[in-house]
Amino acid sequence: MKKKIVEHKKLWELSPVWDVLTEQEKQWLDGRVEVVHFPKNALIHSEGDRADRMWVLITGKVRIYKEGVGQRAQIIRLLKAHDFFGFRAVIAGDTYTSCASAFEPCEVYQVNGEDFMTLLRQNNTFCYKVVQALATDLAVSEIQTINLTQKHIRGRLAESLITMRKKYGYDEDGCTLALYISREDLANMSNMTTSNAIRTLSQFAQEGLVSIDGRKIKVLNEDELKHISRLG
Amino acid sequence: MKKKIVEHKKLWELSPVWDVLTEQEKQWLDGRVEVVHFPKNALIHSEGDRADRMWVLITGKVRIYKEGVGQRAQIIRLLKAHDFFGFRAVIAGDTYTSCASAFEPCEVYQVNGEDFMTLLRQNNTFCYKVVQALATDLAVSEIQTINLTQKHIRGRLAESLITMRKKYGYDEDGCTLALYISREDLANMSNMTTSNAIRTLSQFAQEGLVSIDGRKIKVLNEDELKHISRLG
DNA sequence: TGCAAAATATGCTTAAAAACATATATTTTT
DNA sequence: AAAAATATATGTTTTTAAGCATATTTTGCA
Repeated sequence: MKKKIVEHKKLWELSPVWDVLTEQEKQWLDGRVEVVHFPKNALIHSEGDRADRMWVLITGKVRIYKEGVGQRAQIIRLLKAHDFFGFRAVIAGDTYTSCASAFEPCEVYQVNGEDFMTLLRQNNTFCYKVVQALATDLAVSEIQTINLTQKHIRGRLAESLITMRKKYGYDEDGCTLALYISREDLANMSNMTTSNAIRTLSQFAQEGLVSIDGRKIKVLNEDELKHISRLG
Repeated sequence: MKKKIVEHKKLWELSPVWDVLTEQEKQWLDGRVEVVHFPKNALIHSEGDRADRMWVLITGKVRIYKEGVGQRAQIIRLLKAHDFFGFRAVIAGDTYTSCASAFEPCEVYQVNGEDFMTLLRQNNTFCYKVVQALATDLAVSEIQTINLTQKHIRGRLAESLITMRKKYGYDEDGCTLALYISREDLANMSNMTTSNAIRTLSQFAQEGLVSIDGRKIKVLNEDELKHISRLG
């Protein structure tokens, strides 16, 4: 089978963060980045791997998760096209502290960690943009902590559905969540067992808040979901 | 009563992050920072306040916490002398997304938000140091999420005791935690009710893991606490 | 010093979520 | 297409932690 060659947008066309690089830096980087394909559910990086590269998502959807107590996974972030990831560990000179895997087939730019650090050190505007990205990620993480610890099951699940909608939006019909996600992944987002994700989603369906057809979830009453999420 | 004038170390003597500033920047900043005193339990900044300044802790201990569902507070970070805080929100151009208050009387350098941003934009090494600080904070926050969501009560409390020890160390006797903390604060660190913090700490005392004398907590068996923390 | 208020201690009850047990449906493999 | 594997659904039991009640102790303050 012949491999289809697809022309991708340049890295700096994907996001304003990369667009602040100088022409010279862009050309330099262009010769060094690699386009990599990951099939559905492929592992992109794993907790504990030496952090020697970072990625920019061209197309596809990615989950960032941590393996917790007794292998129980917690999804800590969702990524979509143009998001970049893996840089936190590169900056900290750490191993990755989380895993990244593909929700659906992905194309990514893979950037060498040293190259990223070189840009960070030499281009102040770029560094400044990265600081902002981290500042945002940190705020999200702290909110997440409260959501997962203080809300009850229904609140946590409602929160996850809204998070998915905000991140990926709806299909053309205007109400089917654009991420087809297993109940297990939904549980791993919402800090609950798979049983409880299944049960609680069924309840939401019975109450007319959503309708479910396998992994297709239609949101019928987002206001009420928001309400449930707020109350805990 | 005559106010005692205390000479403080210069801001850039406190931490390598600030020491990367140029001589010129140091002099400029020195003329603009303000030393502020906060008495015990004073609120330094509040969730929702416009983020127009950041702080560097000269002496004292600070708790960073978020008000969650139904006013229940969650302590998300502990700070000690030389730590800096409040800059995340300044960078994001946000309001503060958490509260900061003094565990004990504190002296801080108060830095104007615009001044901080000026330094961030003009000094790449400084920006780079701040990126690293954020990268560390983010990793800690994500670990915290797992600790608080997946561990059981005993594991969470043991974790908090170890966190306190790592951050503030022991008194001269080599085993009394150097932070005198109320059971309520301990509960707010560990995502549990005050009742359960009291009860579980008592259990630890009965099991000989710690000894308690009011708010003085002696750690008698740190290895076992670590073990309990790991198991969940 | 003594009183009031706050914090700590402890027992009991209730509610929430996990764990377990099956059954059924869906998807993947053969 | 059939079989196997996986995912979803739903009921039941058990565990965990919250909620509540009430002493008791400690602390702050007049």
